[in-house]
Amino acid sequence: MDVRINQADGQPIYLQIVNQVKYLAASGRLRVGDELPPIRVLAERLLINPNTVARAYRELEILGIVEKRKTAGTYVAEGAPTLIKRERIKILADRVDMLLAEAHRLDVPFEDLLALVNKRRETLRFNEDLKP
Amino acid sequence: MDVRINQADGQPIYLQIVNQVKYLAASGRLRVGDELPPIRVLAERLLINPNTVARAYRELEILGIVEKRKTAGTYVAEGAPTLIKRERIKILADRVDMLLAEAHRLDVPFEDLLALVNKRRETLRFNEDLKP
DNA sequence: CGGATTGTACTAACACAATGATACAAGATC
DNA sequence: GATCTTGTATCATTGTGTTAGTACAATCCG
Repeated sequence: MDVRINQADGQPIYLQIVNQVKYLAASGRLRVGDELPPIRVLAERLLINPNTVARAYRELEILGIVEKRKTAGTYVAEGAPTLIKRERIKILADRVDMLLAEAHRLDVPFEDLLALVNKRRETLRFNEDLKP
Repeated sequence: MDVRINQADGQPIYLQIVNQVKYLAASGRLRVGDELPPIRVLAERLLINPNTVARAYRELEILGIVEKRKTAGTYVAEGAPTLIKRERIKILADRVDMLLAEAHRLDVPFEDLLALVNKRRETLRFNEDLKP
């Protein structure tokens, strides 16, 4: 499960985990029944405290996204809310707005931003292709 | 001066101010000698505590971006660091990467993301044209 | 059965963001 | 000169994220 934490961006770590798992499940990239890494394992991988992961998983359970089978692990729940494309697009729209505002502040023309998006996409897709 | 605060995004408010002013100055959108709003005024406008703005201005002074004329206000400093376009692009690249990662998690195809970027740009540019 | 693994619970501690409320000093303005 | 406005300096307080350490209960697995 591809979860990435950014220690420096201000957003609480547990919320970063919650949102990323939420979106993975909402889009179908994580399917119902898929198992999440054990708390201790994910904590070790992200170099954070197990309590922080536990908190994220707790929130995810409250949200109905995840289901805990006592001692067998944590799984994507049956009734995990899925988002139709329109809703997912809406979430992205907010991010895009922030990006556009940032570009404007940095006085980077829209055309340059577009070029950048295409370029970074090429790079990232390349990295992805290397994975199994 | 167009500074916008997002109370909910986790990033400390004072840092949001610092970064936005930093980028505005680095790109030339804020010019040397331009006056920043008084602490109390900006605080009122953003609906935050004056202490928070004061902290942001203090950090900005330490960074050499801003200069305080005792009782006359706060101004963009002479030696305010400017960033060449290459550096500004680099900053944007990080944002773009995060956006691409989010789109991937949400399973939104790249083409749709591109379309979204264009659409939001149209909307935002429209709003801008309405300003004096 | 017995040990490993899972999530849970709890407490203490620390750091930091942000608020609220003053009070102060010094230059600007009338 | 009197007043306003500027940034400065405190201090106490609240809320919250994160770490650390420990113990526990339940279930899975060999």
